[in-house]
Amino acid sequence: MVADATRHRLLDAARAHLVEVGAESFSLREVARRAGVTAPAVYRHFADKDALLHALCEEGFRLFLAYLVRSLGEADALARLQRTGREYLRFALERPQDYRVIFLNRPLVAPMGPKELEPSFRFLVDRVRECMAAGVLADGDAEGVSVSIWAHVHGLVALRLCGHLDRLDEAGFAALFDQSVAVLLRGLAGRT
Amino acid sequence: MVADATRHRLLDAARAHLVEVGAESFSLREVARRAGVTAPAVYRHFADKDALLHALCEEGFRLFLAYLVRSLGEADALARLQRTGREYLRFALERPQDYRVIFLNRPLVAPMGPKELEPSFRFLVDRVRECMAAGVLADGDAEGVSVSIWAHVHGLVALRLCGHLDRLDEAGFAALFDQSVAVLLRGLAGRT
DNA sequence: GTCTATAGGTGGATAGAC
DNA sequence: GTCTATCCACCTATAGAC
Repeated sequence: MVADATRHRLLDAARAHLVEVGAESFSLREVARRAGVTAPAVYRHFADKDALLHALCEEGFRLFLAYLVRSLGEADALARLQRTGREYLRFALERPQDYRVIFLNRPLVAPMGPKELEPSFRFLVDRVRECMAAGVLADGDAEGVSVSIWAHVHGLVALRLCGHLDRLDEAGFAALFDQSVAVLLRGLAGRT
Repeated sequence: MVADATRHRLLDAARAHLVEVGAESFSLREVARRAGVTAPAVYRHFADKDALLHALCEEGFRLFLAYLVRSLGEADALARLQRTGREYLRFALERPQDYRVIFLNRPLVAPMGPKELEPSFRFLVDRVRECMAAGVLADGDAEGVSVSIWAHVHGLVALRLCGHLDRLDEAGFAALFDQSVAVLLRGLAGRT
């Protein structure tokens, strides 16, 4: 584990390379070049190209959930939900490479995506349930509401990462994000 | 123009191929195969691979705007805004290939994206301004509000097209979409 | 565990005949 | 305007030496 420095370098190189060129031109050789080894050496660490991408995705999913979980430090249900949104944004801005890998690259690796995101989605649903129980969100379909929230934050981040909101600087985008989420939560607080 | 049947077949083949395999494996040769011609023939219609993708994007942008514009048939400002959302959904469900091409494939062609979407975004901003003037949306930053709405519908559609909402059938997703947009609009109706 | 060498394949693009 | 033939670059993956 600790001695596996090359494996780590390969994963770092792969992440950077994937984000730069996109899945369309992702190449094992280029990853090897960046990591300072030759192409065949990669096969000592990963079975094949898919296995490397798979490992890259797994790392991203784990890290994403780690961000969300920080929200549990907050005192009440609403604060935890709001903090979950902010941690989502933080992940997207601090690790845009990982965000792209797990959210923006289409089915990058065949059986990857929905299943691996389940724990994170469950986390959000739990926060929503808490808020409903506490009366700060209107009672209703917690999963449906969670999808609305997820779609909203994902949409904002996706537009940002695709360059559609370049007019804003980072602070401006963060402000828009907060404002936008607040508006949605206001809509969700009212009785249906 | 009318005699350009092969060009049309190439574009159709390219769209289908792009959506199936993604930008990562998009190949001129495969497009030619599907269109029933050989690879060099493509160069009689498009300068190179990028020119073909560029033309494909342009078609998508035009069609997208055509969907939105239908909303102008509605009688009042709020109905036009709501209809705009529904036309957005319609475009995404009826032409998922085109939606992917213009919204989900990262900077597919270098100078494509933000600029070409301006007319559609302007259309939305105009609908929002109308609603503010009519008093059905709270006064405020029309562009910021438009970004919120755009992000919301884009997020929902993106999650759907990436397979994260496969539990729902098409009608279920459409219902969720309407409900979710209604909630957001409710939030936007309240005073800030 | 990394290297060199190589097999086997795909793709973009051009030349020149028809 | 389409074809065949071809060039060249790049890729994935394996074999075998060190």
